[in-house]
Amino acid sequence: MPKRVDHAQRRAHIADALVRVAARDGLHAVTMRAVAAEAGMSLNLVQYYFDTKAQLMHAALQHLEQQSHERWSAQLESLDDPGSARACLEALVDEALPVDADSHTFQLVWTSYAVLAMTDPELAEQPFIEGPNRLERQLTSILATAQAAGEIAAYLDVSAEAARLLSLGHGVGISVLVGQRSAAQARYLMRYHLSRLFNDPTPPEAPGQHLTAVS
Amino acid sequence: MPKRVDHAQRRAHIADALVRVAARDGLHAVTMRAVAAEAGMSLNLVQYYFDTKAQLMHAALQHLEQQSHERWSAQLESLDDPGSARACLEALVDEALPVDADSHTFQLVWTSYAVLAMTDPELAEQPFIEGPNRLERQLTSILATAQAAGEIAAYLDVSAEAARLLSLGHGVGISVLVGQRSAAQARYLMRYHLSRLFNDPTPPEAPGQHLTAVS
DNA sequence: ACTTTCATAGTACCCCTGTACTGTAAAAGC
DNA sequence: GCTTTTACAGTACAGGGGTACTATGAAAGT
Repeated sequence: MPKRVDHAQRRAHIADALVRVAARDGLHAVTMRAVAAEAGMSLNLVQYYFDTKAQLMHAALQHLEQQSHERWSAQLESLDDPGSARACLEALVDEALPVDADSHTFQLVWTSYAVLAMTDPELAEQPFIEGPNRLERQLTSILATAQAAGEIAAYLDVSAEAARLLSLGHGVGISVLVGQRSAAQARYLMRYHLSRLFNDPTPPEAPGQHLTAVS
Repeated sequence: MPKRVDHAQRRAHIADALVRVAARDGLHAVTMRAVAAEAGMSLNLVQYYFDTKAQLMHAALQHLEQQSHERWSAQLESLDDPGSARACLEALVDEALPVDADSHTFQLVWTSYAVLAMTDPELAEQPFIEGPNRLERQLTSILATAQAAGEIAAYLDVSAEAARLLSLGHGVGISVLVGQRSAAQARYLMRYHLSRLFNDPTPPEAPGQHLTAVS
């Protein structure tokens, strides 16, 4: 019953399948046939909606980026006090860390793409440079207003603090993904960082024993 | 002239070739034939020294780890004042960041392996969990003595500080590898972090303009 | 009603990859 | 001096990968 079909929706469905395969088996295991099987369609249909594998890969990356952007926006709008920098940053931490299955998947696949981009400059430009830069600027302005309000010390370099926060989040996320740290330990680390940023004398409650999963 | 040959040296030569290929074209481009060509030998020789590709990959990873360990040890011993925690940490930063071609290569390939390990638990255990944990413990003890000497504030969680330093370094390194930040900007960020850790009121000299490469 | 277009299926092709098999000259062992 | 081992080369094979080609019902247009 071949009715008229929404191409955008079909493409999103396929991109989702790709992300699931990549999260489960790794980005190197993403093949046209594997994506087709995961999406529950024939190999040819995947090629019908994406002429080439490179296009599919690129589309899935954009799909990922957009989803992440939407999650981040939603998280921001769900804040009780949108003006509180502290609450905003804690929301960022909760969203950026691979604490639930969704963000775990996102972080893993995103990082896989990032590694791919390291040796494929054409892939890198838009998502991995402009995207983070935009986030960093956004964060910098949040920190600047917090600094103006006296929430964080005046001698801090807000631009550096924004970069530090994002890079630290990325690094901690990776340590979780490889299994070095648990999500709870990562959360503690990031909250500890925030407590240092806001010059909070009492650190957050500690997680189970140590900061590394295995002794 | 088939004389008796040092197998360990041959294996190291091949592993080096693998690392070069991975650094140039990505770990996904590492194939038996590509490694053989890069090493200047026939395909069969590579298989002669490594029965299977999995063994080769594993050996190259161990090779990388050992090299990194040696570089780190050498850097530590070349310090003027081995007791100075600040100098030690700055040495760590200089070695961990992809500032020169060697550490750029190392960081890139290492991260590629790390991503591989995220979906291949068998690969992860030894190098990506035990290795970082060891480094983290080492750092923790350095920080603890610095704390006892009053160089860093008493209320800091040295274990968390060690983890923060390493994860931040990793995250910043990745931002350099994808081309978001320059090596100089990364250096500034890490020195800024150290100045915060040691409660240094004057931040290090700023790099060119902003912290991100492109506006 | 007839044609065109759309969404889908099946299949085939060619290249690349890991691996195995066979061969060979030079050193080493006895 | 003969045999065995060692370090290498060449080639072949089977599987999987992306991609292209052809076919086919069902809807839509006119």
